[in-house]
Amino acid sequence: MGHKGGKKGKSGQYSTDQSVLEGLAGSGVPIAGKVLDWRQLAKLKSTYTDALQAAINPNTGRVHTSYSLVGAQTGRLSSTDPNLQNIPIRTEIGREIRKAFVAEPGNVLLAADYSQIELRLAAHMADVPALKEAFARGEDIHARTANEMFGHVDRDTRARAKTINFAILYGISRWGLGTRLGVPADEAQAMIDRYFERFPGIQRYIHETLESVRERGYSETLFGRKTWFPRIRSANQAERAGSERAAINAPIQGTSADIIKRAMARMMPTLREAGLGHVRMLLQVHDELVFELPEGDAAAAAPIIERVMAEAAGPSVKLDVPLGIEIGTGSNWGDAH
DNA sequence: TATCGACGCCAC
DNA sequence: AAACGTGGCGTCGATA
Repeated sequence: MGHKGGKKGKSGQYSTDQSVLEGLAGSGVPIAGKVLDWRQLAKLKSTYTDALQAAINPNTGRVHTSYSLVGAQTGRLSSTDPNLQNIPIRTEIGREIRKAFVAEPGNVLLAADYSQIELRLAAHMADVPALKEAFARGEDIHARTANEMFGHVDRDTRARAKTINFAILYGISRWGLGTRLGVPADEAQAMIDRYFERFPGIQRYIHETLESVRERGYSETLFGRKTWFPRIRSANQAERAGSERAAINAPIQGTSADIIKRAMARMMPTLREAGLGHVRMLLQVHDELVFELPEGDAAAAAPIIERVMAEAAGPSVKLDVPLGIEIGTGSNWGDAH
């Protein structure tokens, strides 16, 4: 259509994905925004509105997922038929889908989330004083990062700091961070250098993790569960780099997965001891557990659920940071957040 | 009719 | 040229 294309794609075709269309929309191409709007609604209808109603079990009147305990390399669960671990929440219209998950009359849904668990685990595992201190004080971690890196906190620096924090967890690269922040790779590299300077444990963690994986072939979670990386010494640069990023992430994501599994294993026995054996644990969404229970039991159950989750690393692992839990209730899943 | 790869997008 | 981790699943077109 006369617009110069930014290449992409392994088939050589021009990409029309979200980032490309957002760029065009920002350059005054009206149809780009229209396509994005249409795509969002088409996605919500086909993947959620239509598919979830078709998945209702006629015997129970409910949607039942299947969990795989070996679905993810890192030890996370995966969910299929239907996947209930990717129900929309970020946009207002998407959140309407989540609100369609409702409790039975007289009951509520209770959602309990680990707050920033992977960043907390990174602070512990990499032994980063500034991050551990921030979590101990209950500070806004992205704001703290912004202040450390840029010397002040505003909307923009906090957003950048949040992106950088996530990039660290995922195995950072100057190109990936540059793309995300919309800056050249050398500027992204300068930010990475700055991050390592302010949080020196991170660079050490990355270095030691990679050295260990190259030597032994696997990484370990805090509980000793291994993930193997057979391509960590590949001669293929892209393959090797991909393995390195996964190897940096696996101990963090994997430890988080271990912790919530421990919480799940202890949850119902602990609730039963408190006379709350009728509480139903419905869903796990990586750092979140969803329960259904009589409205009148929520006040009694919430602190027990919180304690089981907060203490789930112990006694075998003693963390230097507290595990924060956010709990909400509502007549539907959307309002429980 | 079933399966696969590419593309795109939802979640954490 | 170049996407930073873990997944599942929709549509489309090609193929069996």
